[in-house]
This record gives sequence, C-alpha cells and structure tokens, in this order.
Amino acid sequence: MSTRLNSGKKSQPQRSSDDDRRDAAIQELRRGTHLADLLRKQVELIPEPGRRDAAVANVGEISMAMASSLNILQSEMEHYSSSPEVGAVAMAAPAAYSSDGGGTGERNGAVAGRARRVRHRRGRHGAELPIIKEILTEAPENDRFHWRKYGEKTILNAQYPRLYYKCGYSDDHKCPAKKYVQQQSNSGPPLFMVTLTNEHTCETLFRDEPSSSSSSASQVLDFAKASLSPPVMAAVPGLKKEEEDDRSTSLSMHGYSYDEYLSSSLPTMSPDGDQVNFSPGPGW
DNA sequence: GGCATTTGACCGAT
DNA sequence: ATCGGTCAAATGCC
Repeated sequence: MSTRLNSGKKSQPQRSSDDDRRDAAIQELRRGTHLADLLRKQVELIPEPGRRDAAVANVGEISMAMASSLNILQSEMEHYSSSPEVGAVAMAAPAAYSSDGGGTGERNGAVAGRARRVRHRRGRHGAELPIIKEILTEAPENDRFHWRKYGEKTILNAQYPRLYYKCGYSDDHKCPAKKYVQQQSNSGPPLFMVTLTNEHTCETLFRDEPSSSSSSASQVLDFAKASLSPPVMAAVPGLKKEEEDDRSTSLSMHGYSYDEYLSSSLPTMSPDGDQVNFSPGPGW
C-alpha cells in the first residue's frame, strides 16, 4: 500500500513493485481520461441545456481531477527515474507531520498523562478488507448511512489526512462496513476519494425486520444524521461550524439520490467485476 | 449524562 | 524503521 517514497533507504535505481503499480495507476488514469472524454461527447448530446451544462461541468471536473492525478504520478516517475536520491528528499516535503498521531494538534496535559495501554489485537489483521467501491465525489458524507469516525491519519505524500469511518451500527448489529475518505484536491470544489469496504449487514438486518419501522429503522434513515459527517469537513482546515453547515447544505442541495451519488462519481471499481451489492436498501 | 469526535498509542505488515 | 489501520481515553457537544 505504502509507496515508501521518502524512506531515504530506497536509492537503488532498479524498478520496484511500487514503480509497476505507479505505471499501472498511470495507465488507468489515462484510460479514465479517455473515458471521461467519451462521456463528455455523449453528455453534450443531452437536449436540455440546463442538464447538459451541469453534466458537462461535472465531466470537466472529472477530467481535471484525472489530469492532475496523472501529472502528480508522472512527475514522481520522472523524479525517480532521473535521480532517486533527489526525489526522495523532494517527496519528504508534504510529510509535515510525524506519521503517528499526525501532529494534528496538541491537547493540554490530559493526553500527556494518559497511561500506556496494553492491548491485544491491533493494526491490520490478516487479509485485506474487501473493497466494495471506490468513489470520487464532492459529497463523501452524502450516502445516507450512519458513519462513526474512528480515526484520522496523515498519509505519506498525501496533501490531506485520511479519515476512517465505520458503520454507526457496527456495535449494535456487528455491521462490518467501513469507509475511508481522503480529500484529493482543493482546487475548485474539493474532491474526496471514498473507499467503501465490507457490506452493510445492518442494512439486511433491517430488511429482515419490517416491523422495526418506527424506532431503529428510522434512526438508520435519519438523513440528517446519516448525510452529515462533519468530521469530513475537518479535512478542510479553517472551516467553522456554521460554514460547515453551509457547506453541507450546499452539498446536499445537489439533491442526489444514492444512485445519483454513485453514478455521478467516477466509474466504480469492483475488484473481481462481481455485481456490487452496495445499492440502497429498502430504507434508502 | 450520553453520545460522537479527537488524537496519541499501539499493532502487524513491509 | 516506517507505514497504514485501529483502539480507546479524553474531550466536546447537545
């Protein structure tokens, strides 16, 4: 997962698996750019001017995001192919934080006095989580599930921290669904890469319990709760609460249904090409 | 007071 | 040694 770009030890000019992965990513981005171009041509055929313009604008954003990602990757490749050592130094720049804890602010005294904990199972456990979808979107919070934030991490060479969410019913219903949100760009409307892992078992639970329409189900459907994940806004430094609310409002004013939310994003990726079963359930 | 968020510590993988 | 992912105490908010 990690590219280890600033490890400093990596001065061998030989190709690594990281290089291969970067190549693959560049290939995919080029393909995506091409597809976005095709999509733009199709979208331009929409007869209604309003819808057409909006769609063209969206496709334009997608193309821009692809292009900037492509640029970043390509400039990295050039760095390493020409001068690995220089590249390693150069890439250290964004890592303004220490890796652990992120340095996202201190808490007076209380944290310092926190006792060291002894724990058992930590970190990655066994196999990789099954990635259900990866979505590039302006509205990562707008997927109608109830997420609880459980972590935030500064990612190497990433401009913004990655935010970790688990299903708000992970405890109640042992729902394993998780979501990682990482801001991709801040030029224009901020774009977020949302990675969804594991299926929502809470969703099927509610589907099996039609009688639970009033209390618990209504909680799941609590759009205000589910659609607003304020911590996501924390990825946009300087946003105050009121501004966050404004922003949430403006985002929700897109009026997406979940299908629209997904379809308005980049083509989603399912590792094995299986039908992705992440469609809104009856409570959607 | 209860719940959600923050954030440093910790763990396993590399 | 370093990284990404997770835990859980402390804290904030309603």
